[in-house]
Amino acid sequence: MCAKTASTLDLSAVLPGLSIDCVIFGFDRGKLHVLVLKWKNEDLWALPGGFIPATMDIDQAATKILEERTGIRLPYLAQFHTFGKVNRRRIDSFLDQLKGSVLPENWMEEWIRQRFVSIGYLSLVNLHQCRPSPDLFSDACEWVQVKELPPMLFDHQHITEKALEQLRHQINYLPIGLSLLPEKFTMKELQRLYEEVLERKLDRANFQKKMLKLGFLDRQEKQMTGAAHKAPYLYSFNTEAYQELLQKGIGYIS
Amino acid sequence: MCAKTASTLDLSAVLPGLSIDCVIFGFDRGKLHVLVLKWKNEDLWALPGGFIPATMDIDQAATKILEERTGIRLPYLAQFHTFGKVNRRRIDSFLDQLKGSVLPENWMEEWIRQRFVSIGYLSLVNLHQCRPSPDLFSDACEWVQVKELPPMLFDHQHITEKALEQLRHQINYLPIGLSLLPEKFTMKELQRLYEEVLERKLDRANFQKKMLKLGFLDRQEKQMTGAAHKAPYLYSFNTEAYQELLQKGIGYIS
DNA sequence: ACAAAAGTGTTATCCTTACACCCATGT
DNA sequence: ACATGGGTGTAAGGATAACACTTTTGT
Repeated sequence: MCAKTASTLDLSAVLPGLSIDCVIFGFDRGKLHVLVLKWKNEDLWALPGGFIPATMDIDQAATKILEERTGIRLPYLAQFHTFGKVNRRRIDSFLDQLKGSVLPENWMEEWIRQRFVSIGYLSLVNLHQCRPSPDLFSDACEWVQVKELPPMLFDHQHITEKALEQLRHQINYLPIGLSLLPEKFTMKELQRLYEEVLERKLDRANFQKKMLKLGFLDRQEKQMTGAAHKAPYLYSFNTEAYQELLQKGIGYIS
Repeated sequence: MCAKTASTLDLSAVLPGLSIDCVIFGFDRGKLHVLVLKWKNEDLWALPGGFIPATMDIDQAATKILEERTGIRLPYLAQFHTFGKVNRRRIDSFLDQLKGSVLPENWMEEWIRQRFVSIGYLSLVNLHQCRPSPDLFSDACEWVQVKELPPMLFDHQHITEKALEQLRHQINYLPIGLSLLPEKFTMKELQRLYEEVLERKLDRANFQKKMLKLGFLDRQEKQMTGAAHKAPYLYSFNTEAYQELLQKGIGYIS
């Protein structure tokens, strides 16, 4: 709503030739998801992105852009890479695809044809705690599985892959999960998250011991699932311990 | 020479509001160094940086900029962060400092006052194998110790610190040294490099065992130093093993 | 002979890995 | 009772950390 009113672009008030694209990961039913927007009246999906107001730091701009385009407000987005190949937007095939579709009235073709360098931002959220809603240029805002990405605008597939690579790297030296999992979760769910990101199976017993030893999990009551087996414990993140590990890392050279 | 002739800037042929800054590290006598340029007629030092030709990928542009400004040609520069705070250049105090100094004739004040976002690139070189030479806008191009940085332009000190942070991070999961050390070197020198980057002392015996176990070092003949003690072995990098470790990393989550 | 620094060895401790075992639960 | 999956245990092997010992060299 209030976010939406700002959507009319004043092209003189944003930095020329620069954009921001956000890769937002969520986790549900054992699968990693990414948040994507569907271009109005087209079968074309895109990462939530936009332009940088001339008076805003790029980090602030990322937060604002994400909120305007999806309704999700995140306090912290992390920059992970800047994409600057000359032909990263494959602009001709893009304009072809758009034939017959409406662009915002002040997006003159000249302006949109120019070269753009895009700064990639990454964040993780609990996809059950946010209601993404599409903006004026989009008619859908959805979580799609990382393994089943639809055809995407420009190099957005490549950007998504780079973000995944970054995530896969980070999981080796930082704790993960606080912003992805619900408040309470089972060890199995946490393990599934790790397996999904690392793309390999982990040993159940050893995973449990490792995580508990890291000391950022608080054990809660058991969860009666109604399934024909022992009920698993629930866990929650110990926020102080978690934050501390975020600072100093999990494991490093000796 | 040929690099230098290109130094006359055609402002219409570069991307507006975007720049690249390079942090080049070298290692000598047990100290980490950074390559900096001295602004013509000013006591102001800056990282080698410049603008992005409209027809070049940003990675190529980084290579070109570094070569034009310092004479050093590096095949690979790695992007590490993009700097985009609104006031990162503190432009007023910058113009004050420049009073009485010559800017390239077509750098109208208007143009230089605009906001710039800068992409940081990082590389490591053997500082004995390159002869840095200043370009037309600079009257010196020197290696300075990381611990003794001179006052620097804009946020270049911050950029340098970020690069160092990146390097300090990388040393934990990637081999280091191939491009920093001479062809043959002692274990002590390699250890000094690690200590300098990590900013802490390491145990001599354990360091030796660890490095040898990683298997990217080839032992060469001994080096007679003329000093009053046992002569150390020389080592060289086994390029294949080294490259392989660069790919798959040294140590990760299990 | 001695100091200095290099190379190697020793030990306790910890972590990793691959399993095995028992336990709680619903059918 | 039994299958299913959860929690914990164990033993072998490897890595780490601290420090001791031996070797080579020039003075």
